[in-house]
Amino acid sequence: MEKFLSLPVKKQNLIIDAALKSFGTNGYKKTSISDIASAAGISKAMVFHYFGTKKELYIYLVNTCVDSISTEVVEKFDDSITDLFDRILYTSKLKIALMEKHPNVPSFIQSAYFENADEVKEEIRTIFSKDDGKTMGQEITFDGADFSKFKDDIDPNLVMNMIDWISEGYMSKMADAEETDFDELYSVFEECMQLFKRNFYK
Amino acid sequence: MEKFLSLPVKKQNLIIDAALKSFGTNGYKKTSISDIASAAGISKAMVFHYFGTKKELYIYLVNTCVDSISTEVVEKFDDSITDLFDRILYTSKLKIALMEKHPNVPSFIQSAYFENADEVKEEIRTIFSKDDGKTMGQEITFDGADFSKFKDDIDPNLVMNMIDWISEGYMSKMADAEETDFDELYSVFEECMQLFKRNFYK
DNA sequence: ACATCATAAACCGATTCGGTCAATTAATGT
DNA sequence: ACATTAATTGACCGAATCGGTTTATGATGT
Repeated sequence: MEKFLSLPVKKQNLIIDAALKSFGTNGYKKTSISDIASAAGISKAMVFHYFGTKKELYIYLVNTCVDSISTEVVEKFDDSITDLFDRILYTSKLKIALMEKHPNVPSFIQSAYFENADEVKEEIRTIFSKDDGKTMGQEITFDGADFSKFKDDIDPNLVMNMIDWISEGYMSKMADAEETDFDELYSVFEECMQLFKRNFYK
Repeated sequence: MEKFLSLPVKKQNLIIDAALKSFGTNGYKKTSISDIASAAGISKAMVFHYFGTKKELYIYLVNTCVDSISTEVVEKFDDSITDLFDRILYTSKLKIALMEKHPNVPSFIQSAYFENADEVKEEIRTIFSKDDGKTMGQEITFDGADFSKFKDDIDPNLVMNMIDWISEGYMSKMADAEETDFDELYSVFEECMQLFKRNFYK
């Protein structure tokens, strides 16, 4: 592991991104170290040199992802923002900042959360259990948000459901977008939230 | 192939669903016939007995999926429905009817559309090229829909984007829902469309 | 009783798996 | 210039799995 951490950060990220992508799309069992190595442009032997075993690499990825989400989304979250749509925009912005560093983190933790391979599933559960599931979903966004501004005939639960779907769809488009689309996609998302504000609030 | 088609339909569907699921989530190369066989509760030898080769099975699946989407969604589509949200609800209902027969069709055709394995990609392209891409996406829904009812300050393009995201998110929740959730999920979706009607129309 | 068929276990050669190692190359110190 | 060390990889290992075939078994109809 120290071997890997003493690498130039650029190269570290190259390898991590390749691994996150492979594991995230194909799961633990269906991902081979060769896949990761060739995607990262290095030899298979180097991956083992850096991480020891496949399992160690995987667990390392889960830990660093949970950590980075925790420090870059959960901790940076601003509780003082009470407006629901502003909250969504804010967390969305935080997530995008994360994705600019490592685009494949979201799909990877999602996949890891449901991973069932015997060799890793227990350790994964313990890692996630320490975290109250804060790294997943959008509980943070809704908890303590202000729902009182809605028109009286609008069901807040319905709105939450809708937002859940919309941000899932939005994020999945984000995931396989080129870097250029990134900003444009976000600005459309922003307009969307403002549309809701204008039409759903009293 | 005749071997397979002379099976009781129940068993046919069991095998097809197992194959759609495996290929859809893991792609062509990463899916093994053993995966499919054990998921369907039969022996590996039987799959080869029915379909000959892995490739033949895959191509068969693509063809039947394109066919069934074409006959059960595209052809049944009702052009006389002009209201945008009614259109969305209607196509959504058609898709759900399809998913009740074969829950994994959407994820499979999506995966097949982007499949890159050398052994099958050319044949896939020719299959899809005959179809004008009507089996994919929601072009049908938007083409010829009536956007004139929206309030003047609402951008139709923005709404289309939003709907694109929302139905993607909604469908992905649908994909891994149990049968009981099915109806409830749809009724929430229905409420959602009505919410839009009430608040976005003049 | 025999011929037919569906079925799966055992098997085939080939490939790929996770993982190691020797050997080559690049970097470093002197 | 050379010796030493570290970085990197191609070749390799046994085991597992791949796509696909063959064989053995048992049920069925005649």
